[in-house]
Amino acid sequence: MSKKKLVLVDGNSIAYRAFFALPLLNNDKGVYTNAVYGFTTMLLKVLDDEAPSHMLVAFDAGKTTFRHKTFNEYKGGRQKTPPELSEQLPLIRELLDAFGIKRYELEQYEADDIIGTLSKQADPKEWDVKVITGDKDLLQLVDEHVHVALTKKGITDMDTYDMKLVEERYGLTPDQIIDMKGLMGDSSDNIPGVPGVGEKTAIKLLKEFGTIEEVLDSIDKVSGKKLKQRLEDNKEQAEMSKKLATIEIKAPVDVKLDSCEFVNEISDKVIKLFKELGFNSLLDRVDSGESEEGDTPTDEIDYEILEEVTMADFGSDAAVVIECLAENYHHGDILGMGIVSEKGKYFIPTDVALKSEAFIEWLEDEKIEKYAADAKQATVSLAWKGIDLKGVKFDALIASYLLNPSDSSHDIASIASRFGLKGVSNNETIYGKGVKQKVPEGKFLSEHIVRKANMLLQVVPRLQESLKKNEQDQLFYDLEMPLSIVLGKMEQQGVQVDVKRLEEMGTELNDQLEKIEAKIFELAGTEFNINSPKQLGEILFEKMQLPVIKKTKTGYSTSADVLEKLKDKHEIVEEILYYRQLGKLNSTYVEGLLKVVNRATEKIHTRFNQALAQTGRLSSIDPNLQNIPIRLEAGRKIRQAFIPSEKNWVVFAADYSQIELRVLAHIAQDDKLIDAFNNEMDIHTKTAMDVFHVEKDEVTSDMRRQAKAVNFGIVYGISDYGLSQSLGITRKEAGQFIERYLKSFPGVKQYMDDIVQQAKQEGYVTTMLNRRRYLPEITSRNFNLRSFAERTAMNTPIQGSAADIIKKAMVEMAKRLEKEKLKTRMLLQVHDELIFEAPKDELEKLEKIVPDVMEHAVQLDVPLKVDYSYGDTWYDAK
DNA sequence: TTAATCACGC
DNA sequence: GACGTACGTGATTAAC
Repeated sequence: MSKKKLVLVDGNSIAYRAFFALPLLNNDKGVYTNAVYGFTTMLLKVLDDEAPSHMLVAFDAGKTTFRHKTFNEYKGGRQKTPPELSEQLPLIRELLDAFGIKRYELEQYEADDIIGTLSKQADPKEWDVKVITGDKDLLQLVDEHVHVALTKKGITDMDTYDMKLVEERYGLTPDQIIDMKGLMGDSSDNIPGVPGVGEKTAIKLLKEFGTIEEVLDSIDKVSGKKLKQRLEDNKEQAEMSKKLATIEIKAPVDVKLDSCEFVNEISDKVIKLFKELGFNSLLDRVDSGESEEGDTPTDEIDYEILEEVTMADFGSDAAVVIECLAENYHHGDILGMGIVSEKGKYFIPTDVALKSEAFIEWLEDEKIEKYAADAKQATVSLAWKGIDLKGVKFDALIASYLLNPSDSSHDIASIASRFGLKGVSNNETIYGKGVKQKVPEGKFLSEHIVRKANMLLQVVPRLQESLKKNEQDQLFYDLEMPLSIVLGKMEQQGVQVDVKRLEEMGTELNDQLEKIEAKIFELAGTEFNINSPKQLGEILFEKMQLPVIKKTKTGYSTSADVLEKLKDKHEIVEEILYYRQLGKLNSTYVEGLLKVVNRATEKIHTRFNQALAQTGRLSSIDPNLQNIPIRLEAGRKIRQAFIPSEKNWVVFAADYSQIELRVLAHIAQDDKLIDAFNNEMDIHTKTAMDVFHVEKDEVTSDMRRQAKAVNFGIVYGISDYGLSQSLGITRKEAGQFIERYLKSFPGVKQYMDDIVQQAKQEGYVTTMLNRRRYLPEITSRNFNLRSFAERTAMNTPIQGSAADIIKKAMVEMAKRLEKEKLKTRMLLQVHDELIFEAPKDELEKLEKIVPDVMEHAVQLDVPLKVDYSYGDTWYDAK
C-alpha cells in the first residue's frame, strides 16, 4: 500500500508572506486581494507538486496563547496585523472551504503547535508529512517522515528541508533548532535569548555541547570571556527562551488525520470565488492547466456523422448522449445522439437513428452496457419515440449528486471541470439562454454532443472510483440507478386529470375571488392590488392604521402569520386571508395544472428531480405534484381532479406513519422512543407525557399540540426560533421546551451531541444507506452558519434515511408489481407516501403487498407502519 | 432578468 | 448577544 501524503500549511505564516511579498492589489470592488492571491498561487503549486491525499491548514487562534503564561511579553511589541491583511483572512478561509481543504485553529495555541501535534501523530509507516511555512522555527519538526518546505523569496519559491538539508545548512539536528533559537532569541516573537549571541555563536556552541542545558552546565568550558559572562547572566532567560521556542506536539487537537482527506477537484465554488476576486489568470490556470492531452473545447475532435446505421457496431461500455434542447424532456425533440466508445466517436441525427432498426435494437439491448449523462432524461425522451432504452448501468448525474449533493450542477461539463477536464463547453455557451436560446448550426451541434459523450466516457471511471472510495457503490447501483428507471416510468405514465372538473373549480374560484375583491375594496375604501404586498401593506398599516407586527427588508410584512394576529382588529384581514387562499388555489393549482395538462391524453407528466434535494429526497417540477393541497378542505378538493386513467380503476395511496421519528428512534437507539413505537403508542401523546411529566389521560389537547410541534422541529431540524414561531411562544420558552424534550429522551440527546461531533470530525454526515451531506460550515465562527450546520447535521441523517427507505420501497415495489404481473401502476411519490392507480380487482392483493413491501424495505429496531386507502379520485383516497 | 414576498406540501 | 432561521416549487410584483 502506498503511503498517504499529508500536507500541513501554516496559514498565518503563508498569509503574512503573501501579503508582504506582493503589491497591495485590489479587485474591481476595491477589496484587497494580494494575500489571498499569493496564498492561492502557493496552494495551487503545492497541490501540483505534492499531490496530497490529505491536507490541513492551521491558523493561530486568539491573541493569547499558553506561552503568555511563561512569558507575558511573548510576541510583545509586534506590529499589529495591518487591517489590509486581516480583512483578507476570511477570504482565505472561504477559499480553503471552496477547495474542500480542512482548516483548523485552537484556542490558546498557535498554528505551529497544531502542525507539530499532527505531524508527530502521523504514523511514519502510513504517512509522509510535508509542512508548508515561512517560519524557520518549524524546522524543529523535521524527521525521517516529516519534511518542512520553507518559503525562500516570494511565496511559491520554497526549499524542502529533510534531516540532511537541516544538517547541511545549520550543522544541527532539527531538535537543536529549538536550542539555537533559545540562545539567539527571536526579535519578531520578542523571545529574548542571550544578548550578544546570534546565529553563528549559537550554532558554534550547540555543535560543541549539544543543547542549551549542556551549554549552561559546562559554561566553564566555553571559550571567550565575554560570552561566558553573558551566558552566566542570562541562564534563566535562555532556558525560558528555549521553552517559548519549543513547538507543542501534544496540543489537544481534536482532528483525526483521516478526516483531512482531500480530493483535488476544482469545484464550481472555486471558480466562482476566483471570478469574484478577479483572479482571471488563475481561472485560466485551473481551467486549462490540468486537462488531459488534446482535451480542451478548442482542440479538434475526430468523429463521424452517420447518415445511415445498418450495423450498430458501437460495442459495449458506450457513452450515450440523447440531446434534448427543451428542458422538459416530455415534449421537445431530440436534437441528435452522440455515441462514444472504444469503437469510435459518432453523431447520429435523430431521423437517422429513428429509422435504423439495427440502432434501435442496439439501444434496447439490455446486455449492451451503456453510460448516460442523465439516464432518466435519455430513457424518457427515447420512450416518447417508442424506443425502450436498456442497459444503462451508469448515470453520471446521479453519481455526481451522490458524491456531493451540494455541488450546484451535475451536468457533464461541470463534472468534468471538477476533475480538471475541459473538453466540453457548457450547454449555455452552445445554446445560449433565455430568449436568445437556439440550436447552433450544423457541426457546432453535432460536435458539442459528441464532446459530451466523449467526456462522459472519461469521467465515468473517475466517478466510479470516487463512489467506491465513499462506499457508495450499493447506494448507487442497487438503489439510485434502479430508482431512476422506476421514476422514468412513473413520469411517462403520467397522472390522469379531470380537466372539466378543474375548469369548473376555476370558474367557481374566479366568481368568489371577484366577490371577495369587491368586499375588500369596499372595506378599504379604495381599489388596489391585493396581490401586491407593497400596496397591501400601505393600505393596512398606513391608511387603516393597523398595528405593525413584523417588517421585512422592503416594508411591512403581510404574511399569513402576521394577518392571523390582526384578525380581530379589522374585518378586512380575514377577507384578505381568504382571498389569498383562493387566489393561490386558482393561480397555482387550477390554472397552473391546466397549463401543463397534455391536451390529447388529459394527463400530467411531472418530472422528479433525483439529484437536487440536499437530504436525498426527490423533488417534483413541471408541475410540482408533491405540494397539492390537503390541509384545508377548499384546497383538498383540487385532489378530486386527479383520477385513474382507466375505467373501473381506483387511486390507491399508502403512506408511512411517522417514518422520521421511527428512524430517529432507530438511529439514536433511544429506549423510550423505541418502546413507544414497539407498543404502538401515539407518539405525540407519548412525547407530551414525557415532556410534561404527566400520565396519559392527563395529556390535554394543547399539550399534545405542543409536543407535536416539538417532534416536527426535531424531524425538520428547526431552531428554537422556528419552534417559537410555530407555537407562538418566546424563543426562550421554545429553547427550554427543546431542552426538556432532550432531557426526556436521553438517547436522542446523546445522538444529537454525537452527530454534531462526528460532523465536525469528518466534515459530513451520512444516512442509513450511506448518502452523504457535507457540512463545511459546522466549524464556522459565524454563529448562524454554525448553528444551521449543526441542526442540519442532526436532521439530515433522519430525513435522509427516511428518503432512503421510501426509495428502496419504490424499487422493491416496482419489482413486486412486475413479478406478480399486476396491472397496478405506481404514479407518484410524496416524500412519505406512494400513489398508485389500480384496477379494482387487484385491490385485495395490493392491500397486502403495498404495506408489506413498504414496511419491510429495511429492518429497523422499531416497526415501520404504513396506512393506506383508495378511492375514485386522489381526494377520496384518504 | 432578478430579487423579494408569499404560500403550498412534507 | 450576534443574525435569520427545515426542504423544495411556483406565482406574483416590482425594480432593473
